[in-house]
Formats: sequence, C-alpha cells, structure tokens
Amino acid sequence: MMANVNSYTWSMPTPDRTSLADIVAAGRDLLESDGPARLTMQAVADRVGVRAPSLYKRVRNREELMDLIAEASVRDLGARLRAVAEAEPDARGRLRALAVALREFAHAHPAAFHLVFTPPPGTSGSRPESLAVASAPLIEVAGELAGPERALDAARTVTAWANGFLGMELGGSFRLGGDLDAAFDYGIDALARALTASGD
Amino acid sequence: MMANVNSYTWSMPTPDRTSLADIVAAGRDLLESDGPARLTMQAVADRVGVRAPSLYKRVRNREELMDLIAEASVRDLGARLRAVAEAEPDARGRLRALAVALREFAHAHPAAFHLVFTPPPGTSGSRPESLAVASAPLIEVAGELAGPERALDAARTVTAWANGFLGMELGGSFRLGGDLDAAFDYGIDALARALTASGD
DNA sequence: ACCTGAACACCGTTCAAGT
DNA sequence: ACCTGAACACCGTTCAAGT
Repeated sequence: MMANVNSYTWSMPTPDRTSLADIVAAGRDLLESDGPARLTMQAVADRVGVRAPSLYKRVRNREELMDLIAEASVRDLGARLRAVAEAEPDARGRLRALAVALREFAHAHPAAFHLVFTPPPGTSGSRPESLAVASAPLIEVAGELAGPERALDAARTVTAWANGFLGMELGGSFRLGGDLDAAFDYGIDALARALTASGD
Repeated sequence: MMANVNSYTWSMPTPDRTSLADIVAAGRDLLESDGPARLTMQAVADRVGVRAPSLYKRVRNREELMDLIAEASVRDLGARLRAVAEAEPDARGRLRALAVALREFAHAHPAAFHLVFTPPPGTSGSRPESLAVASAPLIEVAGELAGPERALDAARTVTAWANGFLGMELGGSFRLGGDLDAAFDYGIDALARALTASGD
C-alpha cells in the first residue's frame, strides 16, 4: 500500500525559526551588553524571534546556555592566543605578548572573560579540554622559562596572577589609583624574573 | 495636662523579634552552607524567625544584605591578617605567613572569600576602606620587599596572584592534577624572589 | 519536529492593615 | 515601631495542544 501523500494532507516542513548557533550568539551579545542578570531566557527568546519555551528544544536549561557561551568564548580566546604565540619565538617576549593578548580579550569581552574564568556556582563553565587548549601556549612558555621540572607550578603562578589581576581590574578592585598598565607591566616582568631564577 | 497612660490604653512595646546582627549572621551561615543562590530573603527570614517582608525594616534589599555579609567577612579576615603580621618580623617570612593565612581563610569560608574578592555584578561588596585595612599588611610587606618606589605595583602583583590562585582553587579551575600546596608554595617563593630582585 | 499559550513554583519587593 | 498577609512583577521550566 502506498504512503498517503495526497497534496492536501501533506504539508512542507516549516523551516526552523532559530538555531543553537543563533541562540548562543544572542546570549553572548546579551551577556556583554546587559550583564548576566539580564541574560534571561525571555530576553534570548525575544532576540532570536521565538517564545521562551521553544529555547528548551535546543538547550537543556539556562545553565547549559551559559556553559555554551563560555565554551564559544574560550575557543575564540584560544585561537587568539595561539596566533600570538606563533608570532613570537622569544620566550620572554612571548610571555609578555600572551599576557597582553589575554588582557585585551578581557577588556573587549569582560563579561565573557569573567564567565570563562569564574564560572558562577551551578554552571560548569567551558569544557575542560577547551580551556586546556586555550591555556596551552601560556603553559608552554612558562615551561620554557622555568624548566620542565617546574613547568606546571610556573604556569599556575602565571595564570593565577593574570586571572587575578584581570578579575580585579574588571571588578574595580584596584582602588588605590596609580597606573594599571604599568602595574600589569611590572607583574609580567616580575614573573619573568621569578620563573627564570632557579629558586633551588 | 497629663499624658494619657491609663493601664488599659497603654501596652508594653513588644521586644524586637530579630536584629540586623542576627540577619547578617544568618545570611553568612546560609551563604556558606547553601551557596549564594539559596541565600534567599525567605531563607534568611525563616532562620531568624520572621516573615520575609520584615527583613526590609533592617535592610534595604538583598544586595545590601550581601554587602553587609562581605563587610563582616572582610573585617574578620583583616583581624586575622593583622595578628599574623604582628607575629612575624622577617619580611619574607611574613609574606609567606600572610599568604598562608589568606588561603586558610579562603578554605574555611570559600563563599565569603568569593563574595569579598569577586562581588557579583549589582553588589558593591565590602566598604573600600575595610578592604584597604584588611589588605594593609600585605601591601606593607610588598613594599618592604620591593622598595617604596615599587610598593604599589608589587602589592598588586602579590594580591592579584593570591586572589587568582585561590579563586581558581576554590572554583576547581586547576584541572591538571599535581600538588596544589606545592604550587602555592612555589608561587610564594617566586613572588618573593621577583619582588626582591630590583628589576631596574 | 518545532512552536506556542497556559500554568506552576519560586523569587524580590511593596503596602495596607494589624499590634 | 515592628510585623504580617496579600499582592505584584518577574523569573525558569513543564506540558498539552497546535502546525
């Protein structure tokens, strides 16, 4: 028996009105422009032209959406850091270039930076592998400066400093005035000195 | 003419059923035990034995309550750091003792630590003066190690590192294994080396 | 399969009415 | 003056009903 495909009982499948990519992109825009508190399922739905419940066809819940935003952001950051690292063969110069690039990313996408490096309780943040890939150039240069023995400790010292500095800068926690560009510079040099000196 | 104080039109003022101190204490407990998302006006009210609307007699809104919790926490931290600093005259040993005390505080009160050093957008966090008082011992030792010229930059490098390390440790961002105690130790030594070396 | 309105539980907050 | 119930606006999320 043939399938019933008479023209009046059959109808074209309506094209989807949105997509996961659209939703994540809208979320990233909203996060940066309005802050996390106003990154609302309703607001995202408005922006992609659909009602809020429809988002749950593409995303399990708001937390997963936040994680997807963190994931997309960390990939962008990783690509940028990789490009910067390739352009600078000298280890000390590369440490500086990577730190500066990280700071530029933090200034350009402060909310995304915060989401990636300080995921709010309840969310998981970006996938661990993605964060590892993005951090690889920094870990590598730390190893070059401090030696393979101390690579991990050295990398953690650098990332902790950078993360802390940028988090405090974005959060307005440096309240004693002074030149933050110079303070960042001082920090880079101090760490380069410290990692280079053996310490044994 | 005498005031009307006939016994049947006059009544004892009921004693207050709670206080600002009670509310802040309940908030601190809840924050640490249940996390910021469940630090709810309703939950605080339940704990102090009143209805949620009554809290607004003592506190402007939830954000102010969060700020009061941050303020109380930073004062505790400041007192602890001051005591540690007084007990250790050697600058390098004092840097280590302060860093360790800060880490102990972060481990003992992780949610409060996070609230103080990464106040969520919308809140103001603790009063700037209170944070300055709490940070004073660290700024002072940084100045002793790096010299008065570089005191502020050096202090920012140390606090950025400590803040970043502990934020990442509490947030579970160190995912490559290894000994975190040793990594923290390495960081302290690296910073002490870096601040001591002139860099000019 | 995707989309929607309606509904639910749960927030923070306000306010008139009680004592 | 403090406390309360009731109400409001606004969340995230579920689900039956539509196409």
